[in-house]
Amino acid sequence: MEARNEYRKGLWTEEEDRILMEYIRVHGKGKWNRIAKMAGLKRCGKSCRLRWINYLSPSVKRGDFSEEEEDLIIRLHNLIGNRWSLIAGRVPGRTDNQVKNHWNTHLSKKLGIKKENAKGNASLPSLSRKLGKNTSVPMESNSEPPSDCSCETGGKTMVEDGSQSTFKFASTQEITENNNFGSSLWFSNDDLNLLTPYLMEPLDGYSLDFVLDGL
DNA sequence: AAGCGATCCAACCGCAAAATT
DNA sequence: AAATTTTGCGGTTGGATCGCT
Repeated sequence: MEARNEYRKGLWTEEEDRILMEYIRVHGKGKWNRIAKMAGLKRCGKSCRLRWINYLSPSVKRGDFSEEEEDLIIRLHNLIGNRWSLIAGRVPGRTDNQVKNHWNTHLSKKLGIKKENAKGNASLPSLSRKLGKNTSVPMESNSEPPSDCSCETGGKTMVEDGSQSTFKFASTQEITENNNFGSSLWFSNDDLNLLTPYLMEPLDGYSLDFVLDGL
């Protein structure tokens, strides 16, 4: 039970950050609701967890996204849709919130994707459900991609070809110039297609297995 | 310098799954 | 086995900042 107004909201102060970090340094993370109570923070557990994961954790990388990171995000998004935590799990040092924000504010614009009502977003609806919700990989465990992966730009990206079950490969630039792919289905509803080898190619070394590794 | 709309991003919310009791 | 609590996800919001007039 949470009493009304028991917890603070809004931006975190330096003092709150200090208290949270000190508590985690001594006791470790997890049991977020307990942290909030025991450390004397007037923040709910959810807020503490989010603050740690998105900002205070030493594994969080700050600063602008590199071209390599952007390219990787674009390709992964093209493959699996708005699975931000899954995408973030493959972009070392970036959190799902960072990736989501960057996509919404920069990449979707860059690619000319109109922001749609997310609930009606057609990107991979059935696959998303199949993957389940709990598909994240903890930040601490994904700091390095597999050795055989490459992040070079200029790779191919898969887009729907117009027919129900065939796809062509397009460069990121082609997609940028193609202002309408955000409004179309990017994948066939037949999820089995995603498991076929040729669909792995667009990631230039990242396979769906790699993306889904650790599920 | 001031006003104001646009942009960006940290943080919140609701929900569902997983874990615990 | 059921109820409760905790954790995690994705969408959304609100306030700080930017940039233009």
